[in-house]
Amino acid sequence: MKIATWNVNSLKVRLPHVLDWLAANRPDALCLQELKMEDKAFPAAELEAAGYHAVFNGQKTYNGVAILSPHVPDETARDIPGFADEQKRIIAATIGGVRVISAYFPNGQAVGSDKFEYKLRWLAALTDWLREELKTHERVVLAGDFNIAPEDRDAHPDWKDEIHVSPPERAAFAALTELGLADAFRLFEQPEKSFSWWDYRMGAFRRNFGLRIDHILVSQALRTNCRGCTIDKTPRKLERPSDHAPVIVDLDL
DNA sequence: ATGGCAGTCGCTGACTGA
Repeated sequence: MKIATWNVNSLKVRLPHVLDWLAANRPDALCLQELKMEDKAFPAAELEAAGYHAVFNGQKTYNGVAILSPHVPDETARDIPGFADEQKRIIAATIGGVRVISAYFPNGQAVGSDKFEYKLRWLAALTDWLREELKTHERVVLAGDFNIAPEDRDAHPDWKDEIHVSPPERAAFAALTELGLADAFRLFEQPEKSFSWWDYRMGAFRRNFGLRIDHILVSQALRTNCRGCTIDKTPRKLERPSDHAPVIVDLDL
């Protein structure tokens, strides 16, 4: 079973890339972030024609998440229960017995800003919710754009901003792993300077000036099922790419 | 020291992203 995550930075613009990537990789679940569209604009018909069902949680201009699957998603849920939020950042569904969560974590803009405070509040609410979710679901996959580079090796050495690498953000990431969720990427030997996002500016992709901020976390019960986890840089090389690359975990299920 | 790129909204550049 292959589960992937990809921040597409506008599904409207990136739909051709997504369709090509689905055809080439045939994941059992693809979690998308930054749809930047309302639900009524979601390209459900095009995806159905490609053999993929979709559940989605969108809004105008910003945010928006989805899960695509060739299997029929079950038990679909949206947003973090009890956390009042206009921003559409969470969708969950059960696929093949796995609780899959597509998450678009807040950016945070700058340490100390209002958006940063929102990011930390959101992270605390997510962690509280997942603690409960893990009581009722043994197999959980949390996949998405975390907007956190968990360790120094996950950020290019020249990264000069504090956002994405600050101690409070890293502590929040650690709190998620302390629930028993493992960073699937780090269960395996990986190349040095493995990143999932590169700025559009400054030739950042060419220079591999990036961050590893897109992650797939797996619950304790799934850890031994992980056969591999990789970042696919192929679509980042296309014309008009997303600034993020897909991350894929291969599960023995 | 700043902006550099891209997408959205919508018509003038502002806002956001990371």
